[in-house]
Amino acid sequence: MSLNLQEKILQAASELFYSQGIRATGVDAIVKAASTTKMSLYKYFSSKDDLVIAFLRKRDEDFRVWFVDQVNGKADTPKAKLLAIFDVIGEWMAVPEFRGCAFINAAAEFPLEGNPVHQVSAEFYDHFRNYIADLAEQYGSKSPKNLALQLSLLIEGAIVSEQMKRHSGSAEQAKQAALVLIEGSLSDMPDTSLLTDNSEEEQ
Amino acid sequence: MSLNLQEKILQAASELFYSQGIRATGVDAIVKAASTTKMSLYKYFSSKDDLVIAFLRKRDEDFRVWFVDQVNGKADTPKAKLLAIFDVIGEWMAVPEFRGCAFINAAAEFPLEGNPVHQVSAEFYDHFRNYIADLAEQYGSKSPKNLALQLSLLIEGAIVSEQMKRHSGSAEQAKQAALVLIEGSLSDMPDTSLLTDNSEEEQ
DNA sequence: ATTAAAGTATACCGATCGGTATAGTTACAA
DNA sequence: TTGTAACTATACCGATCGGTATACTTTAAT
Repeated sequence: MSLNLQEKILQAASELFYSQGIRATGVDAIVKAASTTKMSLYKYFSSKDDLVIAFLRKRDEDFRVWFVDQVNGKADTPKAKLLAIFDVIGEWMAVPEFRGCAFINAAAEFPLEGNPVHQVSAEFYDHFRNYIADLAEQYGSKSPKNLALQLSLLIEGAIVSEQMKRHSGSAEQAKQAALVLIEGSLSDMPDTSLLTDNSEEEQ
Repeated sequence: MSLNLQEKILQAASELFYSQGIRATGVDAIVKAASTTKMSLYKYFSSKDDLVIAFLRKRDEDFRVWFVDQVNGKADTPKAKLLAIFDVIGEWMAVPEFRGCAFINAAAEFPLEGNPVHQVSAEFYDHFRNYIADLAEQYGSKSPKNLALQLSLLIEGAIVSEQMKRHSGSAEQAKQAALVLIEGSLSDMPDTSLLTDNSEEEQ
């Protein structure tokens, strides 16, 4: 509830970074939004880059905690959870403040792989995919990591699709596709040997 | 081959916009890369925004022409073309200059839907999806637009995934998922009634 | 009451931003 | 040869960028 100054600055910065973009947000705007001064900002964060990293790290943690909570609140079984992911994504997309994925956006604004901002963003999806892979394994997928990657492609695609054009039904379509992939990934499915593949053959 | 000054400026700007980001690229850098002066730049483009729009419009046209050519060179039947899309994407991702999708990146840098840059970026995926939907219809999909949207989600997801972490096999996984979705979308498939669904029921 | 820390206020720094004004070149057509 | 259009060179504009210096005020513990 009551935020100390450092948290207040970070929160103001986070909202601006996410809603306007990182490069588009100047420190003066952050300072004004947090009702403080540059001197205080630079007391807690050594540079704007520092603040950007802090924003992404906190967002990583907060978002994943919130997300797992949401999924667990909607479903009990691994399969149901895998599907519920798309409902949570769909609801998240529907809020008017939605501006896409902060990490995808950050990686787009800082395109070089070596950039720290880019790297922290990449870590988020590592974590996220591991979460999906765990569910896929509990579910009994014959190749949980492959299924997790495929589902995460649908999720990321749905997010950027919705970011480009709102309310185009990306989450619902992604869920329908996910259902097909999930059921097709069960170990004891009949005659799916030609549909899925655990190797990386060339066409 | 021989570019006039306007084209030269646009090309220099395009390379910088794509490789470094739009906001990160100043007009001075563009002018230097094109070996010209600001005066000439502002003779052909009324503002930087103007140049950004020109960049995206040209990229839209060029990329789609190139892409359709590549696909047609790899496959003949509609189904094979739908799958070849993922091979082309995979090869495109492999080039070292790859920095993700210029339109996704632009939409991330200019997050507001009303922004002209955002809108032009959104148009690209409209065109792209229409192309896929045409193929899906020729293929005989029971719901070409749904299949097209699902495949485009896989494609966009693969692109941003590869942008975040290179060489993680996104294109191959996307292709495998696509194969399942494509075959499951055929009108006359046996016992797929529980796998695919043309309505939008809630879980 | 004294002190130290936290925070504010404000002015400033050099650099860069997008964009323009003015003058000087080059090249080519009439 | 004169004019004209394309292009260059350079200096400049106000605004904003990220970041700092200095001085002042509040708060709370000793």
